[in-house]
Amino acid sequence: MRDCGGKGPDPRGGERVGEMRATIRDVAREAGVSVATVSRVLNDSGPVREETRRRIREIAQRMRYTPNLAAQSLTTARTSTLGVLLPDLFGEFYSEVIRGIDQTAQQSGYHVLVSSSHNDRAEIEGSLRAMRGRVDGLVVMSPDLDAVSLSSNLPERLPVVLLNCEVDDLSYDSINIDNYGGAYSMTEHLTRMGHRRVGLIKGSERNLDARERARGYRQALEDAGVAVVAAYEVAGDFGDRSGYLAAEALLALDERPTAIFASNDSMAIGAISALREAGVSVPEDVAVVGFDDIPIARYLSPPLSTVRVSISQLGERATRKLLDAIARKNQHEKSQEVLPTELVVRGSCGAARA
Amino acid sequence: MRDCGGKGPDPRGGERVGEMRATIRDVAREAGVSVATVSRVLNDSGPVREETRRRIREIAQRMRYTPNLAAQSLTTARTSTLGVLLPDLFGEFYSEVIRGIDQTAQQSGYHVLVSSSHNDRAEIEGSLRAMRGRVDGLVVMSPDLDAVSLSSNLPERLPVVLLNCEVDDLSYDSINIDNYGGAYSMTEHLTRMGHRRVGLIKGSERNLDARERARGYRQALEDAGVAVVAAYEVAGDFGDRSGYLAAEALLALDERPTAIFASNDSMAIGAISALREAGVSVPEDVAVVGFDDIPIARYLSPPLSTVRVSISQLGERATRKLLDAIARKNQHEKSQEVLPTELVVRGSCGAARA
DNA sequence: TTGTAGGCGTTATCAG
DNA sequence: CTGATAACGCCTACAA
Repeated sequence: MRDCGGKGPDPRGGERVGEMRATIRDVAREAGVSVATVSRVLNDSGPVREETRRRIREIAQRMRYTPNLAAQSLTTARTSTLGVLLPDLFGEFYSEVIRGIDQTAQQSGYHVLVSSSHNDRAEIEGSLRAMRGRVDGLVVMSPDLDAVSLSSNLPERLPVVLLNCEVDDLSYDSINIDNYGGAYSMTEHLTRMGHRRVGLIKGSERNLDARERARGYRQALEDAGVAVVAAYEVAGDFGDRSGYLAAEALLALDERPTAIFASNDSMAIGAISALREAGVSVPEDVAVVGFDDIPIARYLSPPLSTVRVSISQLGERATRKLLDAIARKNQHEKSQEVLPTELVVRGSCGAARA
Repeated sequence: MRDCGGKGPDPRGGERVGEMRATIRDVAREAGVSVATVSRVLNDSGPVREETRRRIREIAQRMRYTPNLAAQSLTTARTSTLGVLLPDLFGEFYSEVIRGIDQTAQQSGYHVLVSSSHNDRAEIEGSLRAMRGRVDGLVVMSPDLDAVSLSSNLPERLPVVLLNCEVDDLSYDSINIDNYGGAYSMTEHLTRMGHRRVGLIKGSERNLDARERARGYRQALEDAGVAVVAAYEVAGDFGDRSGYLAAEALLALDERPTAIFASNDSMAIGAISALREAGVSVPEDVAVVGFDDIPIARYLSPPLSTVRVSISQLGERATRKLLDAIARKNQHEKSQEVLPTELVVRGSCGAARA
């Protein structure tokens, strides 16, 4: 009677075409022990005689046994996988973030499931649901997401870390770049050098980083007693081309600015290109600065003054936070971190020669 | 007797702390049908009365039911996940590749598991093994991998597509960039413009792309009747800084080259920076060209002449190939593709003004 | 120290 | 058309 499942067709026959992967049962049979013992050895759970232990290890290796992770995660309810949700995968920025995340995850034996190219909320919500059950935790980086659509599309207890999101809900762990502070000190640097007409090339209005940087710029001007004039703020979208166009617009003004603050390095590069074509020299005629400190910034001519952000560190910190949340089963005090930035003065703002 | 498993503790009790996700059984119970019927409805497998079908759909939605993917993949032996193995995640290049892969994968309902930062073979082999059972197929991009260590660390029948790998084993699907051809036509362009002393900033000797580009450079020189001189080939590593240093070295030569071919755009940028600092003007004194056509190339001053590679297309093609291999259970003729490149002439080689 | 067997959530194969 | 139930591969009480 104990053989209550023995009536169907016998699946043990070797009729499969290719080699099937060895299962824990194969290893057990080969070693002349039960699957329980093998499992105990492989997971270091429970006591096993030393000799048996060695023998099983040896056999498992020889048979190239690797546990079936689907089965494993079915019983343990863990997947050893971290999900990463990204808005769009352009440029060097995201590649750095992923690198930071992946490295940290790997160190702790986790895998990284990436999902990118989400521009509207519907897409994000879809991916959020698709991640369900596939991951033990989530790093979400999305300007367009609010707390409501987040919580309503996520399993209750799934740990989440928000990266550069606008959700100011204190019940989520989050990490943000100090965009405001960075933009503030860069603008301050410019005013201290005597610039009173400082143009700003903005990022997309939808983008939180962009808005925060603009805010820092305005506040710094105000604090320096410089009027904030709308005409000096030109739209951009973080792409090189938009920086080019924006610079052209600024040059066309009656009172052309003496300095241009591009909200990121890519746009600064576009701007410099436009200035050069217009016969305006940098930094003599117009100073140009950026934000991010992408690797090539220092090799531009003139070398670009900018605000440094440690992007891969951003990913690393987020991952550590997430792993911690997982370990504590999400039953912990959530916290909001802000990653500092650093002013990098090179030649393009005209100060390095001083 | 059919109830051979009913003696253990009843796990149906709602003693769990948090809300557990609804299972197919919950839906079945709620709808007053069997799990089989629910499964049939959700997978469109087998016939179900239309009314029942609608009711089940409605209930499943209301209960926010999503199938447990671990269970699903345990029974179906499919994971709906594609693995991507990358050597190292620096720069814009990989971010583009991932984007191409992810987009294509998503369209077909697949997820992407990324594993990066592998520099030596041991690391790669480890990741290869770790991917086992988690993915339905693999995109591998690794200069350091040979066919042997590949096949010996991979399940026999797992579909694999090689990206820019050196494995010339015809039993693998592969896609490569036409590095040789691109470098050839760029060098040819230079010689046609009259350059006889063309310096080359090489990439790492370990990197296949780098070696192929060097090969194209040499062949083009030969075919143009220009002697290939070793002193004009300087080492680099694809990083901006190495381009800077290499250019310094080239400038120090007795007979300095009149043109410099950097094996990628990053190094070209570094080189231009070095030339400018040395008071050498580009392209008047020395022409400089690159390879890749990264987005900012056109915004440099002068705009960089380079060889265009459609990187995201590379990822897309690889993914399509992989999905195809999966659909055909890897029982198909493997094929090797070469992605063409395109010469992009801008200002830095001095030809645009002609 | 070791073995037995139930259960994780699905799918799929049978009978009805 | 629908229901019962054997796998899938693993972990883990509970027994021995």
